[in-house]
Amino acid sequence: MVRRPYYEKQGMNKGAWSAEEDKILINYVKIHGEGKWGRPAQNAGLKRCARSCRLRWLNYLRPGIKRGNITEDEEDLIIRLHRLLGNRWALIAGRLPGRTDNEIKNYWNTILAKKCGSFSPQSCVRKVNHEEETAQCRNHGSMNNFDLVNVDQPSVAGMSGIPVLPQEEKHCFVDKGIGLMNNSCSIDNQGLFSSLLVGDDGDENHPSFLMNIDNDNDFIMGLPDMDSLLFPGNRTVHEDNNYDIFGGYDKNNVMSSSPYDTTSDDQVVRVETEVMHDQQPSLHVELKKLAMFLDFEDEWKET
DNA sequence: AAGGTGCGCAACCGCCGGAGG
DNA sequence: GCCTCCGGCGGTTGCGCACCT
Repeated sequence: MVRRPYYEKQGMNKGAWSAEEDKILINYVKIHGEGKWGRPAQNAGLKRCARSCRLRWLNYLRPGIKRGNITEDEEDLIIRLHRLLGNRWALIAGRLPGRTDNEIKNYWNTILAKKCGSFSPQSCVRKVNHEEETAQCRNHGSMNNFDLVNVDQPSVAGMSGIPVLPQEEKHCFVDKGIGLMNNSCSIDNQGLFSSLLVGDDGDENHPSFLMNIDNDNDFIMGLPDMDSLLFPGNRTVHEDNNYDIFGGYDKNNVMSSSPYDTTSDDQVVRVETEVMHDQQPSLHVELKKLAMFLDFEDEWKET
C-alpha cells in the first residue's frame, strides 16, 4: 500500500490561484513571515497545501519579483551560467535578482533551448552569439590573444579550458581572485568570478542582475568544487603569492594544433597576483571576459 | 466565425535531505 | 534508528491564449 504524501489532503484546492487566495496568503506572510508554509491552510482558511503556498509565494507573490521582459544581458547571463552550472536553476536564479528558478527554467525550456538548438550546455553559447561576440572581441583589442592553459577539464558543464590572459590583462582578470583557486575554495573580495560577473559596488551603471558573488557562500558552496573544476591537476600555492597551476590534463586530449599551443610536459602557468587596484574593468569588459572565458572551449575545439 | 495548433507559463509532482520527536 | 514534517530542487503537466487555416 502506498502511503499518500503528507501534503495530499482531501479538500485542498488545486490549479490556478484566485485573487482572493493570493490575498489571504499575502496577509498570512505579512503576519507570520515566510517559512511556515504548513500553517496558512489551517490558520487562514486557505485550502492549499503547504507546498503550493510556498511555491505561489516564491514564484509570484514575493516582493521584488520581476516578471517577463528578460533582458539581453540577463539572457546572456542565463546562457553562460547554464553552461557553467547546468540545470541548476536555483543557483542560476540566485544570480538574477527578482527572477525565480521557475521562470528561468521556463525561459530556458521555451526560448533558449530552441535558440541554442539543444539542451546541451556545451553547444549553447556559441550557437547563440558566437559570430557577434567574435566580431566584438576583434574590435576589443585587449580581449584578443588569449594564451591557453592546457588543462583539459571536460567533466563539468562543458568547461574544458582556462584562458590565460595576456600579461597586461592578467591583473584585472585574475586579480586577487586567485583566492578562488586556493584549497579553501574561498573567494575574497575581488574574486575571480566576481571580477567576471560583478560590477564595482556602488557603481549604479552596473545592472542589478549582476549580483555580487562576493561573500555569497551559498552560491559558492553550490558550485562544483571549483578547484577541481578549474584545475583538476596538482597545484601549489606559494607563500609569495604566486600560484603554480600544474595542468593535470590528459595529454592525449591536448589540442596541439592550437595556435596558442604552449604545451609542454611540465607546463606551468604562473599566474601573478600582483594587483593593480586602480584597474577596474568596465562591466562590458567584464562580461566580455566571462564570455571569452566560457567560450573558450569552442575556441579550443575549432583549433 | 470556428476549430486546430503551438506556445508560454503557472502549478504540480516526485524525489531528496535536514530537523525534530 | 525510525518516522513524520517540511523545505528545496528539477522535471513535467496542463491551462489559457494567440495565431493560423
